[in-house]
Amino acid sequence: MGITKSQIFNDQQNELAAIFRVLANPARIAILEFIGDQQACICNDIVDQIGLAQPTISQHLKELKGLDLISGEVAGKKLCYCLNLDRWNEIQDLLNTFFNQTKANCC
Amino acid sequence: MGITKSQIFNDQQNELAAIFRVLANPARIAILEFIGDQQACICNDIVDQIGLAQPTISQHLKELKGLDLISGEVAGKKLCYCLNLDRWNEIQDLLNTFFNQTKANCC
DNA sequence: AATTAATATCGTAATATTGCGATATATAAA
DNA sequence: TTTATATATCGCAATATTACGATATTAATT
Repeated sequence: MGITKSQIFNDQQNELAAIFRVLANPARIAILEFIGDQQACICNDIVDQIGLAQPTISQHLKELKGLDLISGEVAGKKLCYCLNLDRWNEIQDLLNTFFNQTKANCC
Repeated sequence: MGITKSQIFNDQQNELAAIFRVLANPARIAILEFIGDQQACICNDIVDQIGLAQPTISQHLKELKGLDLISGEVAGKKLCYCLNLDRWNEIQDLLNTFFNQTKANCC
């Protein structure tokens, strides 16, 4: 992101920006949609599905895990990634609060 | 953003990512909140308020205008930026659709 | 224990973003 | 028409992001 001066912004502004940053990538959108579509999900399927190299997918999954948006359960040799629904709803609420509050007083 | 392979994703995924990208910066969040708070808004006030240099603010405003999230009206020597409410609601709907659809089938 | 399969980490090249000083542009005021 | 004020654009340095090959790690299978 270059040199963002996060010190001069408040926690809510930095947190929102951090959430948006993780979502600001079509591969991660695609991964989330793919995980959402499956009942359960296996990482190697994601690699086949998305069309990016395995290390790249792994890195994207790490970013999504960093936001606690998904969690991976070990299933033998494989990993079963799932959408973390509580966090998903929490973030949706955060974004809606931002959208609603910002437009509330507006001209 | 480095070399994002947008060709391999669909329009909806790229559009969502582009929207999130513009929002993924605390200065732009702060600008939107500030514009939302005012009844009307003048750019120079934004510079005073946010604490970044004038060219930097100008660039951020350009990004927000690029998404059609705000629009600026010439008011004499000054520019009066306002939230574009229709677009604001449209984007809020897009994001909610993404959140709702993604979690719909999920485990 | 060796092998195989799935995933993570490291290092690096290519590109994008952020922020700002210098400067251009545009408009009102003098 | 000169000056002052507000905003935009250019060019650059610092840093972040994306993608991937090579390699490490982990866990089941043989």
